[in-house]
Amino acid sequence: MPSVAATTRLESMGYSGAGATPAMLARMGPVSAPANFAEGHTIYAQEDAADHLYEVVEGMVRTSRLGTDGRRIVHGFFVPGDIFGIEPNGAHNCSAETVCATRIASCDRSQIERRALADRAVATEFWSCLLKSAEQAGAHMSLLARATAVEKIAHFLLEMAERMSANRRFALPMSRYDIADYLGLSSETVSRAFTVLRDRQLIATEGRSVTILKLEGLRRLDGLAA
Amino acid sequence: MPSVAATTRLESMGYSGAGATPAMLARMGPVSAPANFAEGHTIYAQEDAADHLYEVVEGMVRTSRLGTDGRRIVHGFFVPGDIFGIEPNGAHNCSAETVCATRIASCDRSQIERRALADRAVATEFWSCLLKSAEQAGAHMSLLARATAVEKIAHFLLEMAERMSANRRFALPMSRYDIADYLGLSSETVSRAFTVLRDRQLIATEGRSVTILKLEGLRRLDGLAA
DNA sequence: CGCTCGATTGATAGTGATCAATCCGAGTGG
DNA sequence: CCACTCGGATTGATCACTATCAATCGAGCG
Repeated sequence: MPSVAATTRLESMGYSGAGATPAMLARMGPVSAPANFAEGHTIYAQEDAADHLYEVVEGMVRTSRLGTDGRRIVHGFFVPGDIFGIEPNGAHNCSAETVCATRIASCDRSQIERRALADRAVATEFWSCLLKSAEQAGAHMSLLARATAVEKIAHFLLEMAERMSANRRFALPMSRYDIADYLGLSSETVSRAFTVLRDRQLIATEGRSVTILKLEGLRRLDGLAA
Repeated sequence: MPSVAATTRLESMGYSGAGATPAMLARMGPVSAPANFAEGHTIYAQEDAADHLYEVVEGMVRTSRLGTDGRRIVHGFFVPGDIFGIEPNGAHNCSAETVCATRIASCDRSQIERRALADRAVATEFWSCLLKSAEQAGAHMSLLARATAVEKIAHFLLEMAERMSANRRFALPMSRYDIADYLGLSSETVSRAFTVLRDRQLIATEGRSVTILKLEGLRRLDGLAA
């Protein structure tokens, strides 16, 4: 999979305004100027060398993995401020694609590791990235293992609202298929769960944008421990 | 949950002989003399301060988490040579308990971090621990999201055989309930999946020990990507 | 010896996948 | 400008898988 540069103008897509500059990565080392990518662009593919770290500046990225039988699993969605691409062995386990028009900053992994060995603050920052992603993976495992479809969607909406720092209304750029593969459901079941939450007056939907009507109602459906 | 010292003699339990000394941790710093714990002992509880790292020297440890509604999720099993207890925020997200009589070495986390900042080899070792656990979490998410009960058990057996470096026959110290909570199944379904694999002549069972009869047959059931 | 807990097996019900049809919005070409 | 098309979203009907309820069995233990 080649890395062709994208051209879409982001300002016209409605996803501007968030973090316009890379924050996390910049604290760790020299960062390339953010590059623009169109929707559906592959940043890296499964088995590619894992020699860079990336930060979403604007838009959204998903990481996913294909099973031998064609089943797809979406491992995560990344919003502005999130770092992705940290993986072991020098080879990626997942591929990363843009969910919508997206601006991404990147930086050489070996450079960060070199700096981390010299600078205590960089090392701490790097660790906290790793630990944070491990923590999220753990929470997600709990969700996949034991939650019902409606619980999964409720949790997903709360997670997305928090990560996109949206109070009530926010746009979900990814498709129902993406959400399904993230939560281990079929796209039809995702649709039905949205319908259930809408019928219960917990959310309102308008295309791919969602408004949370009863935060507490959603939280009650989210049976994860504190 | 207090940390009462255990007394069970391990030699008499049939789990001796593996790695008799801590290997991984020792490469990172000074390690306490391994301590013995009886089956069912809590090493640390959810919400405890995460100020130590641990290495299983002998036996087995599971990490798990309780949902608000009582549902339990087992996040992982740790065999001799595995490190556990690395978590962010200074507070554990999971609790850790011994699955059977177990010998555990531990070491101060702050000490490791201090050494990692000074010693390149220690830092690399520490990162590879973190990356390895992130990788395993990713593989496990795939399994939880998309595999059937029989596929989950087949994968689980292959994983355990490899991690316990057993060729064909090995003992599974954990209960069916533990396996169920690890794979997101009920204990009955775990039993039935074992029965299916036995009926298909892929494995033989004798109490909690398993013999793999047809490695290829199990692998065919394991639909994860390479 | 009786108790309890874990494992297994059976019967039944519930949840979500699958197959299928329709609907809708955006982009396309006449 | 509008019909056409195509992919995503929604809803319906049915089926398969797994949870749940229940009973039995066996081993370890007091």
